[in-house]
Amino acid sequence: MTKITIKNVAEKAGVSVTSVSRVLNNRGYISDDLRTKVMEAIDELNYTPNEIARSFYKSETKSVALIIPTIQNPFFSELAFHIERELSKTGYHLYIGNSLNDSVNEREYLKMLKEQRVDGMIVGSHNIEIEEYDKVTGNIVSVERKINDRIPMIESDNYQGGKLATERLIQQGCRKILCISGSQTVDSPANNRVVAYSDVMQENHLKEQILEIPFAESAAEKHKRIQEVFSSEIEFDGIFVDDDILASYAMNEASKQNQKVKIIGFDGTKLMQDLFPELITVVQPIEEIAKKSAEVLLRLIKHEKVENLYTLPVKLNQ
Amino acid sequence: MTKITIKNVAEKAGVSVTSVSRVLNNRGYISDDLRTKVMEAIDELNYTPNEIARSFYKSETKSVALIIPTIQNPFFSELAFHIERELSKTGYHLYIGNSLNDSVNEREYLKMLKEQRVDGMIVGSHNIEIEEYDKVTGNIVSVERKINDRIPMIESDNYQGGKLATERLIQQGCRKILCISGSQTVDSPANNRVVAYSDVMQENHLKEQILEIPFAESAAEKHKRIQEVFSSEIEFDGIFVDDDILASYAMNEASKQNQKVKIIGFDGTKLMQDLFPELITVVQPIEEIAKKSAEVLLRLIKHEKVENLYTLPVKLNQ
DNA sequence: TTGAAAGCGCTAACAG
DNA sequence: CTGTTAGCGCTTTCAA
Repeated sequence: MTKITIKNVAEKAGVSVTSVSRVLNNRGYISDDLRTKVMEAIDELNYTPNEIARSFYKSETKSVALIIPTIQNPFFSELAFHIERELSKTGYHLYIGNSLNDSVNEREYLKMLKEQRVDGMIVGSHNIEIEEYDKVTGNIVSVERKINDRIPMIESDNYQGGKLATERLIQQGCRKILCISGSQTVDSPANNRVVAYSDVMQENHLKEQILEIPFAESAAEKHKRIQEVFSSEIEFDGIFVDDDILASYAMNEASKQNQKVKIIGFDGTKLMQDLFPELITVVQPIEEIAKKSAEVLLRLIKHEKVENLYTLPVKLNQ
Repeated sequence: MTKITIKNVAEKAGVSVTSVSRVLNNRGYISDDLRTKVMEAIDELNYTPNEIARSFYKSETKSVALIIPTIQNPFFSELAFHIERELSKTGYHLYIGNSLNDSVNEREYLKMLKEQRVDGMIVGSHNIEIEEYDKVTGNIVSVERKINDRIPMIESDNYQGGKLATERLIQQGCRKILCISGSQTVDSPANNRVVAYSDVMQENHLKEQILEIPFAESAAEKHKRIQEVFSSEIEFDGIFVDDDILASYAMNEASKQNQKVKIIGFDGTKLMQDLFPELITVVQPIEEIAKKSAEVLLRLIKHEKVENLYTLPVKLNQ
């Protein structure tokens, strides 16, 4: 079972490889007769062009990589889904890299660009120093992190999200609102969710209470941290949680303890909205983020002009 | 910013490209002096070999594709995660294809094999006629579907899962057990979950009640179907549900209606166990399925001997 | 221990 | 309209 190449097709059809190539790519002048002969040979031999040879010649792979912390997180799986579907429309294929927030892994994936395995990269995992990116050449789009002026960023309007959530809680009568968020140490636009919370609380002369539960902690630890909140002496009648999964933990805990507390989450993945229809949450436009990321990357690849920043609107689901 | 090639390195180091290649691949005899010169040139030029050129020469891409219905489903995202992590250990990269259970998409992804874009493929989406696969050459591993004798299958012990679940419900005192499952029309080993349910019910002289809710239906429709079950005249004191997401709908509905009913689900993804700690479910060994799929595919690629079928054990989580 | 040269499969000048 | 040929970047004979 040896591989069929364009040469075999040319021989079979009794023409040159160039002519076969012309038929394949529909380029230049080809007579109907020649085309027919070639098509027949292709059919008979069940030939498909070797895409790696094409990629090699054209220095263009029609592949893109998406680097995220883990595809197991519903936010990233929804993002990945829409990016893949969008790219597939133009014949692009998508690699997935789970960095697990480890810079070693992240660097490994980033190498794919330099190795010319991919035409571009969407990075949604951010564990490499900004400076390292300055040395990297190649088409990159960043999701939710400003890397440098050369790399466009797609984000949702985090500040607006935090504002909507906090204002809604206040409007629902909450006065002691706890804010639970991922670690604020990393420089991420997601921090603006908490900034907005603080601003709104201050405007309303309410006391801020912020609790950080690092994103990287295990599920078991997070459950424990949430339980501790409920059994501590912290007083609250509302919680704004940075993340729907944590929000669901909090909802469960509140109902277990029979404690009345309004909760608003963040992300609004289809899955979480589906599993917890009663959860009020700030919905990020994940599909739009995905499509915009793909679109901007494809524009970069085609050397078309792109903006430096795309901020997409959020809303409450209820 | 023109691309640096092996030729530039050779010129800079004052040696032949062969020697550079030898250093890169650590093959053949190279003097320390030559090695040093080459290494220096590589460093100075910040050179990385073009992997597409390598792939092309070696007819080996170090890439694999995974085809699934949708990465948005927690089962498949967990599967994909572990497959990617496993493959990365040997320098392989993973493409993801979301077929959406559309045979057109599936065929498109399958083409990547013939185009020689990938060294192999793991198929977890099954919407193409078995006969079509007979014509496909290339390394394929199937997850949860027998395709043909040439394509190894990895599955979990579905029958045992159905048995464990049904027996547990009976043991918990249920006598009117409803079984809710995906459509049984497709030929899938998952059907054995229901077969086992039937067998156990018959052994215990209990009446079988089976309800099919096709996998492909929308979330909203599924919610509705579950609600209908609870408001219908069907009597049940226990439900065995084919799928944790549906099981969670049923749990929610039961609690809303304040109806006492034991529920056992299926899949046991980390995410669903985490979100619904109280849900009893049949845990598929997803990580093992993933690792085995990757391992078997890599063996196929290396022309090593593999089994035809791998059935992995399941268990109840509680 | 090193280098020259062929060739992987394809596309694109360039010639006819 | 069609064919000859060079060359994409790399690895690997083969020869020195």
